[in-house]
Amino acid sequence: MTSKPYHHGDLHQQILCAASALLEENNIGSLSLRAVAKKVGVSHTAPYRHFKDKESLLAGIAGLGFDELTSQMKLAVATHPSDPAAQLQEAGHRYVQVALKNPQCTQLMFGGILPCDDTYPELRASGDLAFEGLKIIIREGQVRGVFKQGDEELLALSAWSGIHGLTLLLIGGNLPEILSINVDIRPITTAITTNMLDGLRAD
Amino acid sequence: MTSKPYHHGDLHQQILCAASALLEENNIGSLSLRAVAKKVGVSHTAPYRHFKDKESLLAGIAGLGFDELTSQMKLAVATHPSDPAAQLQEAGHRYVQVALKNPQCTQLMFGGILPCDDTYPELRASGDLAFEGLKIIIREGQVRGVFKQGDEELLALSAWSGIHGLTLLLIGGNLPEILSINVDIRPITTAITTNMLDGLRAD
DNA sequence: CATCAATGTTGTCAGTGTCAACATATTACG
DNA sequence: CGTAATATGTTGACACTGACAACATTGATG
Repeated sequence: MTSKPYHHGDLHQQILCAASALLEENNIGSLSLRAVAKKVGVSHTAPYRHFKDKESLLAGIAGLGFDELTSQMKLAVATHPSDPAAQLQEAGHRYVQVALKNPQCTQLMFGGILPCDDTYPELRASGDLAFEGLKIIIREGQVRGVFKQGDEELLALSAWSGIHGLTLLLIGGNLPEILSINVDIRPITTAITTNMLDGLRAD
Repeated sequence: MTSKPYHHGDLHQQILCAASALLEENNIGSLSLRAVAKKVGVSHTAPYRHFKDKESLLAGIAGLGFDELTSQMKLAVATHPSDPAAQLQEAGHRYVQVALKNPQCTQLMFGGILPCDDTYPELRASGDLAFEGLKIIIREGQVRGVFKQGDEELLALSAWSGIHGLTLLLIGGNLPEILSINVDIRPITTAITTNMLDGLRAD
């Protein structure tokens, strides 16, 4: 699609990059296309040659976020070969870490700003891929007899829900101060994923 | 604060109500103060006599959402007296139901649109109250020996995370179609909360 | 009844997303 | 090599939005 740049040098990428940066600097509501264009040093309509509209640019940013998440899920698996329980805890920890590093992007990915339907098929595909990473862990755990039997999809959703909920509560600032981002969150994530594992373990 | 209305009859309430309705009709990005004013039948700056700015109005809407959540948590407790496990499942189910009924409001409550700091102390208080409802269930479960011992705050967070994550994934449209809103979600919430309980249960 | 604060309106402004028309650079093709 | 076509970037414009100031009106207070 963006094979070789003409005037500016890969503007498509630079817009995505600048937009991601600006997104994290302020909150999502105050991200303006014009500010992005100014940051890259082009006119205020130049982005329209690369993105249909603002929402489309946001979808691009969210896509990058899902890709990062997927990659971290794969790393979690690789870090603890043949130990699904450890993989799951590692995945949970990395999930939280990614979100803490890019809270605004995370909100964009899951905050219902982008349409749920198939307006952006590529985006949905990226999201499904991240979920797929979790399902692989669950499946392996079931095969090895570490996790309880049952609908793999449901067990994966169960695990995902726990991690996801913790993550969004953390970055959303909805937790009492004792549990907030400002404290060391490692014991928190460990406690949560441990409880989660207790719920998944085979009898 | 809004003791007796002067001209219009409790405009403060009507704006909140109209804004909530418009919020759910479209997504959150396309809610405009002017549209709210038009819907109520006042000029486009009338809302500024009742809300400092747009964000302040949004905070008001979110507050109503938290109040509803708190009320549902209390109902969940009342529905299954002296059965913390059932209370927790009931709470989870109601949590999801409230969110499905007001998805946009839920995103507003947790989507990081509003500042996390103490700009709106009343809002934070409402949110903490909902969390408090969960903690009561956990505490009762521990006292009765149904739930495992440990930091009550952490256990409550664990439970909340699971329910919260499921809820946001559902309304965010981030789940594969097999698990989406379109199917009957009762078995899903039951499966999740059951796994959760397995993780909380005392040995 | 007079005063004043609370409430609502009109007018205005800067900022935003988006489109159309135009300008320029790169590629494709004879 | 040169010209046409296309991809890319710019300028100008428009409607819409949040927000403010100045003004108008209503109700309460004395």
